[in-house]
Amino acid sequence: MKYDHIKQSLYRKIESGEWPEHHPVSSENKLAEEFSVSRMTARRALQELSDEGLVVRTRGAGTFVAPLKSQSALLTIRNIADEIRLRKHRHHAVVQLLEDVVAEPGLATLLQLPQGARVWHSVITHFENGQAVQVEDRYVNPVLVPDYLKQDFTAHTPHEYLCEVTPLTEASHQIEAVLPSKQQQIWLELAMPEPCLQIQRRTWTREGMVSQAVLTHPGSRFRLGGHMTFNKKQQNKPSL
Amino acid sequence: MKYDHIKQSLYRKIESGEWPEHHPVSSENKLAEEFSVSRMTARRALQELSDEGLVVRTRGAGTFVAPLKSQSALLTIRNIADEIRLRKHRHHAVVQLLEDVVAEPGLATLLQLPQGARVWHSVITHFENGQAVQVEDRYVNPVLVPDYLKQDFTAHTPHEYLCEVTPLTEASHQIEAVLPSKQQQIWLELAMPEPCLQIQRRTWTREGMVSQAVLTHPGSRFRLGGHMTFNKKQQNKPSL
DNA sequence: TAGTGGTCTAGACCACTTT
DNA sequence: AAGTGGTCTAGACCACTAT
Repeated sequence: MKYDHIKQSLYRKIESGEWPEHHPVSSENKLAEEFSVSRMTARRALQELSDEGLVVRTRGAGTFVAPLKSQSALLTIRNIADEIRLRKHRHHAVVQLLEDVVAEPGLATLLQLPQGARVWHSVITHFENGQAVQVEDRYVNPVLVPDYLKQDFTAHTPHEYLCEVTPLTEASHQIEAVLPSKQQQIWLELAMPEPCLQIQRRTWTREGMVSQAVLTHPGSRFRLGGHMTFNKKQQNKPSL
Repeated sequence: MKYDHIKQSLYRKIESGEWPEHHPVSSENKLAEEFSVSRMTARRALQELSDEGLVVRTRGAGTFVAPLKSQSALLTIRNIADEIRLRKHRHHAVVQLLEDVVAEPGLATLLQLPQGARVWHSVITHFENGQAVQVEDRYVNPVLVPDYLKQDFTAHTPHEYLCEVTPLTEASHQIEAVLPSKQQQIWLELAMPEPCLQIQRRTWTREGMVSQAVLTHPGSRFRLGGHMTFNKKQQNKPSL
């Protein structure tokens, strides 16, 4: 795939910081010549980078590396450890539970397992600079992820592991504000109950549902942020 | 734009339900002939519909209307009134405040107004089947939206009005769990304090920041949900 | 085997921005 | 005036799916 080769080449320039924000990107004609392809092929590479928000194109002016703020979408699947490291803070995890349990009827149905089947269950507290910011209570499909219990989740998070072994194709989220249960309060090392942001996340692969996680964050220590830009496509899209 | 004409034609078939899920869509060659365009142009229409998640394409097999579940993205800008109506519930709004106030220093800076400038301020409670589910506390840029105070926000929400008069290009969100202030508690008709999901949303147009809204929802009456699918592009995208 | 989508070419005309 | 991106054409070859 020639257009992908061009894309990868441009990715590297942008990702490495060699081309900072607003740096001009070679024009369609230049790229076509450099890579010995037709202009339509070079154009496709630039167009896809534009769709992904990495570059901004202006008719008559040229193509430029996009300002960072327009790059990220809201609530892409997040990994708490990455986020903490991104803030240059220390992350560590404590595994509270790692076991197999009988699945509740609703969960068994979701995972397409027979009633009474056993599923993997983990509870992990995540710390940012020594302070508990999330307790992750997760159930995992043993058919799709047989080796889940053998992992060392102080070294890498369940999310990282699941992304490696299964290509996620879908996810759903539910966010609500709750008071923590007594058990959650202990896991979060909260002296007093306080409002918590609770995210339930389910992920799917092509073969079925992989995992359900309930992530509980103390309201005083955690905030979920996001930024989005609207591109032409989203604007034309009917609401349905 | 010929490709857009084809897209609009296909939108109508899908949106109206004339073509249900999995219904076959005309092939590139058929569309090219029907609309008297080259295959590349017909292809572009189908490709964009595919990028938007409205159709699914399989090499060798054809193009088909996508199953509904793969259509919606997470946390697109939401309108509380639409959501309530979508659930077939009754919505009504009570305007608690509609005034101009001196902007706080931070807000004035964000809106690129001089310190001490006045901004529009509205507080509106939204009800679902007679129960308060959101209090919307909003500040609006008077330069970009001069007629804000003249609107009747029991008839249409500020969000609807702002979308009409300004083409939004960007938005940021912050979500947290909090206890409501006494004033919020009154506006939400809460007998007792309870955890609330609070969303701060800022929106921009090309000329600058339009509005800041703080949306507070009682945890017991509101849950934020979302669904997302991962397409090829997102998977190839480097994390940055 | 016929039809489909995926990729690619080598041109073309246009509207727009920059110089 | 020169260069840019936006659109479009009329071909082509390939890998894949359905029959």
